[in-house]
Amino acid sequence: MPRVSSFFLALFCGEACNPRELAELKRLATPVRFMGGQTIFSEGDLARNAFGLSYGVVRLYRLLPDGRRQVVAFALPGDFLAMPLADRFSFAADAVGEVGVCKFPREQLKLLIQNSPNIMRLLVEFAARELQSAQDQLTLLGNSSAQERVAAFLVNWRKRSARIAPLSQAVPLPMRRQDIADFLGLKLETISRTFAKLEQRDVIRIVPHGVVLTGLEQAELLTGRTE
Amino acid sequence: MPRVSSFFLALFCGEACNPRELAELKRLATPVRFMGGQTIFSEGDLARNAFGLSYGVVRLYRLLPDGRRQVVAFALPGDFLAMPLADRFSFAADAVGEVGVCKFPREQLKLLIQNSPNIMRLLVEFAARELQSAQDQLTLLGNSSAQERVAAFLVNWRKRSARIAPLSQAVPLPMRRQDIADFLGLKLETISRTFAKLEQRDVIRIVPHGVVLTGLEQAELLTGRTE
DNA sequence: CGGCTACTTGACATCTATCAACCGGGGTGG
DNA sequence: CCACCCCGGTTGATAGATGTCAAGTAGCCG
Repeated sequence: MPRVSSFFLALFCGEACNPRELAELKRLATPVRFMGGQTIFSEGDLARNAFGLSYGVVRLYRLLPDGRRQVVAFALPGDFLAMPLADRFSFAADAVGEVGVCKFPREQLKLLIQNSPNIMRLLVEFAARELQSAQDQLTLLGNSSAQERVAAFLVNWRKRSARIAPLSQAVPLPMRRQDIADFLGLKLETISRTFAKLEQRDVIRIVPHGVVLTGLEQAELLTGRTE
Repeated sequence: MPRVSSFFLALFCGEACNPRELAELKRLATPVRFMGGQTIFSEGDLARNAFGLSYGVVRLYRLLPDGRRQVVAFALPGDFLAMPLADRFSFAADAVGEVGVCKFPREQLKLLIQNSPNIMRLLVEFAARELQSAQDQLTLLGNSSAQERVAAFLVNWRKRSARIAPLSQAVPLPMRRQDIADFLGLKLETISRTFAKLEQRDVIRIVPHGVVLTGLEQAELLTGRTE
């Protein structure tokens, strides 16, 4: 199991960086572990460090003044937890289960990035991917019923979850119902009820810490609406 | 009125580019005009060109198979209409009223960008801004009532609209109710009703093609919830 | 074994969507 | 120049989905 903390770099850079750049990056990286529930940074914090995820899942979220919460994304290994060029964090991050991150002194990382077209380019591509997935999520929140949201979340999560566990029949759901609710703009009771409905329709089977997407699954899930 | 089509470059680059880079960019740019309602590109199209907005407002949106629509953003002068490094458009764009854009042959622009750290950096910053505003929007759609959404939209639009018209008491709303509805994840009847309610509460005054944010405005608007 | 926390289920309230009618201004054509 | 029509917008009545409040269950850790 490749749980070395600097695994982030391998995932983020792929083949795109030359050994020289990789060595530089590695020099700046400090591996750090967090236990489930621990906060990695908070919204509004000065970003003295940048963080890249090596293993585990991190929820990125915003808190509204009255306590409402929006989970803007679940980060997976290979993701930066925030754009490394920004001076402050515009959302908070905390560990869902145990995680390993690479910590970079941001000023130094910034210099390195600005002198490495390769890395800069990876960063643009990362930003573009994140933007696109934020827009996917917008489209979901703006137009869909609870069933469609949950179904889309499960299908999408199944695809992505290959990055945290060898793909098996069961899709692992390490996060809480409340996290899913805050991600999908629903209440946790609604998540619970929607899971139940999907199970009754034999679309999923609920198992401890996950779900199994049964035969009908994809087609059935994607159409979404009840009738 | 600086309605020259290459105005985009001045806005996008600010002081960040040297004359050499600016000249290169200008060489690639072709000014094009579109009339209200015209389509600039469609979702899924191969991105043979990149587009930067010089004047006017453009709505960026996705269509779902069943005809539902999500407006992901309203672009203003100085914005790229899509990330110029992506091969395909992940959303469609059309003009809200008359607009002027800079058209760039994408392959050539790509080369130029990859050889200009300055421009690359502007691009990262642009992507980061877009990402942040997408996340703001997510937070809005995930947690807010109709009144909060409309209020947040008006306040935000007022700030941004300085870029399309000298700021006056009235906030111009060049887009249709339907566009606002599809942006906020509501139905157009709800937009209409919510406007009416805000007007009754003396928070806004509805005028042709816009609204006036009256005295109480900001504080009142931002708190949102009815009671 | 006991107590905590996550989760599930139920009854009811509320908000927004839906369906439908109506209003009004601008442009066109008679 | 006026009348009509069309489209965008407003308003009303009703229904349906999700939120809210509350009780109850299950699994886990001490």
